[in-house]
Amino acid sequence: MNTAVNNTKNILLSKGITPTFQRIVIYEFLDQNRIHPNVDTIFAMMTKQIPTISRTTIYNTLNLFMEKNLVSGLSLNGNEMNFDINTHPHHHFYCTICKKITDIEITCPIGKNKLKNPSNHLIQEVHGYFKGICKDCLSAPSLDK
Amino acid sequence: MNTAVNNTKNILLSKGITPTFQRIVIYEFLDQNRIHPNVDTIFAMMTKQIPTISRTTIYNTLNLFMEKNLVSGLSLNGNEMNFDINTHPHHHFYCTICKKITDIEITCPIGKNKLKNPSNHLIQEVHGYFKGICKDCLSAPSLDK
DNA sequence: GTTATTGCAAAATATTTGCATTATA
DNA sequence: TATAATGCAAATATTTTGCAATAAC
Repeated sequence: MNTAVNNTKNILLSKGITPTFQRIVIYEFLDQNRIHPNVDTIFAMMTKQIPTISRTTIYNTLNLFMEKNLVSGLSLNGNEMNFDINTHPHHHFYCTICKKITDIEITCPIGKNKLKNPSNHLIQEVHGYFKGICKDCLSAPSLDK
Repeated sequence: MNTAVNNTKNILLSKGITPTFQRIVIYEFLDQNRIHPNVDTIFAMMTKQIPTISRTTIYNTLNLFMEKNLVSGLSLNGNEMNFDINTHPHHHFYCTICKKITDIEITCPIGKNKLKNPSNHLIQEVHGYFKGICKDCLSAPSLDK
């Protein structure tokens, strides 16, 4: 008996999601690889484990996970969604050179304190992200900055 | 002599942009309508003034304006870019009901104070936005929330 | 008059939809 | 076995590209 899979099954069931094989594998990939992958990356990785999986199932699953607040969607570069398993509140950093998305821990969290909301809008989600050049790309000697 | 157009010409020239008729009209639309429009909205409005304008020119112009830091691109819903004339730093609110994007003035600006950057990344852009239901949609009596 | 810009058509990329097959409970 | 999920193919949406016609200086 696989404990990790059973744990995932319980998480999905607790959210009212039928724990199909595909959904379990996608969930575990997101949980164990915190790289904010896009659909293409998820599809490529899933194909290794489930050769017959389709992009439609990836999209179906991610949209379902978003509805059920299991994952959140990041829209950072205007042309694709990136996916993140919801845990504690944090922001993101997008490197314009290597395109990697990394987590930024929040010291002064947007929306968490001292943020006046003079607009009377109902705020349901708070998103903060930065763009720039990550430290790895900064230290790469061959790069023009 | 049109003073507003001459002013726009000077702004474009100061950024090293050849002030063509199309670019001037697009710039003035963005400047006078702070509604964070997408390409479709800009195209529809431009067509009224320049019936022969093409989507390609809209894209060319917006990409050029972004390169020259005249406008910034917002990626809020994962399926399109919205455009904003760069002025003072501010955040955005995206209403999931009416899809309007409004400005949020910054009290505790993300990236402006007390934000520790333990990552040593070079931060070039700071983006903060909220999602929820705007006050107009909240007060609309016929709506399920 | 030379170079840069525009605009059409086609391509590329990302996501959704219709529907028949298959899996789940 | 009834219902829900999967996966293929086609459709839709957004943005980019190649290139000939046109405009800017």
